[in-house]
Amino acid sequence: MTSQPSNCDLSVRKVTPSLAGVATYYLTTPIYYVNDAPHVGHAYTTLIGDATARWRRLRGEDVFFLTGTDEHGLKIQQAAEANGVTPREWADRTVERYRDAWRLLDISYDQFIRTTEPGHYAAVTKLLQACYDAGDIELDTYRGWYSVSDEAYIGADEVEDYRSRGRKVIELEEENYFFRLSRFQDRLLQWYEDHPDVIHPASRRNEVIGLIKGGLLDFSISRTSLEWGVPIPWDERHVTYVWFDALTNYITAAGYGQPDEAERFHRWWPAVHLIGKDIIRFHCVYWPAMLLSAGLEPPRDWHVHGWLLVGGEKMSKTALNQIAPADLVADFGLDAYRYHFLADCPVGADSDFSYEGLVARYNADLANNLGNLLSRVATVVGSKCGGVGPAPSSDSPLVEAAAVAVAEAAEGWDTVQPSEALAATWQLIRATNAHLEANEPWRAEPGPVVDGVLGDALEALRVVALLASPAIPGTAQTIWERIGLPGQVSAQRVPDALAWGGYPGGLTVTKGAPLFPRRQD
RNA sequence: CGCGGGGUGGAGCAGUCAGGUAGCUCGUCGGGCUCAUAACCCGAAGGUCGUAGGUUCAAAUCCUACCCCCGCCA
Repeated sequence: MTSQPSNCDLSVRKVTPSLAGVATYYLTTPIYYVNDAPHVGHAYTTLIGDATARWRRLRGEDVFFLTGTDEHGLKIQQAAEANGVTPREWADRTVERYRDAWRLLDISYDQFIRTTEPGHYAAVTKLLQACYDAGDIELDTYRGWYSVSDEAYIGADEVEDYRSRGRKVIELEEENYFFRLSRFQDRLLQWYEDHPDVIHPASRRNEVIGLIKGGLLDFSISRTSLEWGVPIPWDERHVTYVWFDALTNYITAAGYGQPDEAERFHRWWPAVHLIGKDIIRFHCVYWPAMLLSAGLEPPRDWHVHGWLLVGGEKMSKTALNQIAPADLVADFGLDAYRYHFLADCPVGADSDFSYEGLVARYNADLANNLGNLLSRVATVVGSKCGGVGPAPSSDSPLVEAAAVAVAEAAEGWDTVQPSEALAATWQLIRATNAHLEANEPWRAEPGPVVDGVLGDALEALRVVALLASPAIPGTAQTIWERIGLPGQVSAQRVPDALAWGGYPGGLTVTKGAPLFPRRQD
């Protein structure tokens, strides 16, 4: 690398041309442990993915957005036994909670993968065999402490700490297959040196480099004590768990180890991974090492987001601070929910969630600014233009504001920064309110001047609907229809559709009910 | 101990890489408007940019030391 690309180039730079010459974009969320109930943390990650996928589709890219569930492991085996069903039946039952949650949040995934699918077994088997053939998986004996509740080996110095927290800890000696991660230090450092900007935000890259330089230990990839999982292909006494099972889902869905691998895998892989900061080690150290071992390309990008905090503490499934997405959606509406988490929780940083914050954001941005703008414009178009929306003027003072909003919002969406994209979009809404204020079309006599001002406002609303649609697709479509535009917002193609002047005029504008009724709480 | 992140008006943040009058959203106060969901617009107050030194004509920004908060350690 001789020069650093600017931020603006970031999105375009690594786009992989598909066979048809259209850019492809393969985006993943982590797969969620099916035993856990979906909470706002899961929803946050998935929402970022959904909005990003919607934006990429709007750009005309060939998008493959993947989410799913992790369905193996001891906890599920035990939960199934406790409920008198097979692990598979238990997974079939609990996976519905995720499907329901994503339906509720209007998540536009292209595939929902389950690690219990036969195709996934095929991919895991193939990946294990490839790493084994490369000499990077070897049999060894683990002697030491094991936390039963965490399903993890722990150091001798951690035993007391675990016990004090009520965890069951046992000493054991077990034969395991190990992945020789220790051999990958130099290869990983070299790869990251050759690919300096694949981890976002950049500060996380430093963390990963630090982890690698700090020394890598081999990690165990199999258990003999476990039944519910993918068998090690060359030694059926062992079942693989966690890493070679869960991480592999990303290549399974892309076609690896599948009958149509030849035509699909090179088209989609490598992926853009969306992850939380708690799993950065596994995704940015283990995973690329596993792929390199198997002769596969490491991921294209990682976008690492922070945690949602409630009262400054991490969201936990045991604590009382658990907040169900369904409750918030019922209370505020889907798009208000989506908008709040995307606009108010910048990807990369931790965010503190509060009901008060949600109400404040709802009123300020959705009710007062966006909703009210549509209302006042529709009303004045009704009284001054007979309800027919006029065309915008080409020399409107809003042209500049719109150009800035479009440029900044596009960059925000391109770089997986929804909060930036939405902040830029809302600047255009403010500018439009100010433009109306400066010209007071409600006072003037009907005529070309009034038509121009209202046409400008309608055009601004059209642009806003497009820019905000990845976050609030339902509302964007409603605005689109209220100002008389035909078809679907999602069928538009940017950047062309974002050029000023797209509102043709002569369309029927309907007032309708407030988009976001102001809240009094 | 080590590594990483952070400390900017009442709140939440940007700005720090490439030094040059401290910016945004919310809140507060004053004014305007009354088309609109008592919404909107304009203006104002409010910050010694964690502390102490240093470099420089000039430092939130660079250097040194220290304090505090958070995370990571398989």
